[in-house]
Amino acid sequence: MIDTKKLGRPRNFDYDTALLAAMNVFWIKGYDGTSLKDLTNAMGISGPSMYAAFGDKRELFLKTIERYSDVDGCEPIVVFEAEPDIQIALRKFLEIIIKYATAHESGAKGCYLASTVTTNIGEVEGVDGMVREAINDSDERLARRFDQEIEKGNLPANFPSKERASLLYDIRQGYMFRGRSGWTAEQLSTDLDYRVKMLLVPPN
Amino acid sequence: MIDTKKLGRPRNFDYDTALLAAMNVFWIKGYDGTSLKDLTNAMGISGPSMYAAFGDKRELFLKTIERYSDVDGCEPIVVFEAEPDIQIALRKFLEIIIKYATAHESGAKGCYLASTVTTNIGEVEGVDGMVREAINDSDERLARRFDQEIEKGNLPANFPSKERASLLYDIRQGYMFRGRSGWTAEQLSTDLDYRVKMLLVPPN
DNA sequence: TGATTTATGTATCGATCAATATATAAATCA
DNA sequence: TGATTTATATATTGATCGATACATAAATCA
Repeated sequence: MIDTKKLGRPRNFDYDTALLAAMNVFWIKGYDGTSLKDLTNAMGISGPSMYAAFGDKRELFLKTIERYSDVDGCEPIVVFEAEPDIQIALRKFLEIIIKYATAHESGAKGCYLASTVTTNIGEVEGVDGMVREAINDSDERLARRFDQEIEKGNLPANFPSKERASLLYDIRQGYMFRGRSGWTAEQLSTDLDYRVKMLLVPPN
Repeated sequence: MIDTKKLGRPRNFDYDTALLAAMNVFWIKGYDGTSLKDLTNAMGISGPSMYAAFGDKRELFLKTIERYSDVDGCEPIVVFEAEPDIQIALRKFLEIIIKYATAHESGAKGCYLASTVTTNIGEVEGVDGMVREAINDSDERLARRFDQEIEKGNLPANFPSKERASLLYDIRQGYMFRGRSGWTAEQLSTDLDYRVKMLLVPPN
C-alpha cells in the first residue's frame, strides 16, 4: 500500500531556502503586493515548480507564517528561557527584539506577523488562527519562565507572571512597530534599563 | 490674480465622507489588496471623480493616513489630556484603545497605522514619514501630560515622563495587535488595573 | 539501455489591475 | 436664455495578475 520508492527527477532546489526567500519578499512587500514573479525570482525557481512544491500563493504564505513562528519569532524566547539570571534574561530578550525590529538579515524590519501578516487577517483564510496561536504560545512560555523564578525563590510568591508576560510581549510589539517605521536600534535602546526594572518590580 | 469664483457643476458627494469610506476599505483589505473598484464602490463615486478629487490611489491612501492620525488616532489622547485625575485618565485611555482595537465602527480592528499602513512602509512613498510623525506626536503629548502632573505635585519630581509615555504607547500597540488577531475587549481588559498601577509606580 | 516518472522552462490563459479618453449632465455666469 | 465650466458615467486602454497546458530535460527503475 505504502509506496515509498523515489522515482523521477528530484527537485534541484532546497525547500527551506526557497521558503525563507519567499518569506523575505512577503515581509517587505506584503501578501497582495507580492506577485508570483516576485516570488519565483527570489526563490530561484519557476512558476510550475512553486505550485508543485508549495501549492498556491496562499498556501505558500501560510507556510512562511509557520516557519517564522517556529524560527524567527522563537529565538528571543529561547534566549529568555535559557539565561539563568532573570534580569539579564529580560535584557537579552529585549535586545534581540530590538535587533530584529531594526535590522533583519533580509532587509525587512519589524515583526513579520505584526507588520505584514496582520494586514491579511480576515482576508486570507487561516491567517488569524495562526497569529492568535503565535501570541498565545509566546504568552505562555514567557509566563512559565517567571513562574520558575518564583519557584526558585527569586521572585515573590504573588508575582503576577501572566500579567508581566503579556506586558513583555506587548512591549515587543511596540519595539517592532517603531523599528518598522524607521527608528534605530540606538533610539529603541534608551529605555532598556527602565523597562527591565519595571517588568520585575514587585506588586504593591 | 486670485480667482475664487465658483463655476460649473459642484461635486455631489461629501469629501470627508468619501475619504472615511476609503480608509475603512484600506483598513480591512490593505493598500495592495484594495482595488479602485473596491474604493469607488465604497465611496459611492466613479473612477474619474475619485481621480479628480483625490489624485490617484497613492495620494488617496496618504490622505486616509492623515485623517486617521488627526481623528481616530487622536481621540484616546484627547481624553487622556482632558481627564484631571491621572489614574482615571490612564484607565480611560486604555479603555478607549481596547474599544478601538476590538470594534471599530467600520468593522476593521486594530490600529490602522500598525495593522495596515505599516505593510507599505518602504513600498509606498511617503508612508514611513507619516507613521514616524504619528508616533512622535503621541509620545510627546503623552509625556507632556505626565509632566503637568509632576508640576501639580501629584507625581514625584523624578517621575520618568518620557519613558512612561513611550511605554504607554507601546502597550497601545500590543492591545491593537491582539485585537486585530481576534481577542475580545473582555480578554484585553483583564490586566487593566495592573497596568494602570504599573504605569504610575514611582521610580526606584 | 529502454521504460517510466517527475521537475523544469516556455508560452499563454482569462481576469483584473490602475488609470484615462470621451461624451453627457448639471451647475454658474452673462 | 445662451455660453462656459466642471462633475459625472461609460467604455476602454496596456499592463500585470494568479494559475496552468504543454513539451522537454533529468533522474530512477527494469
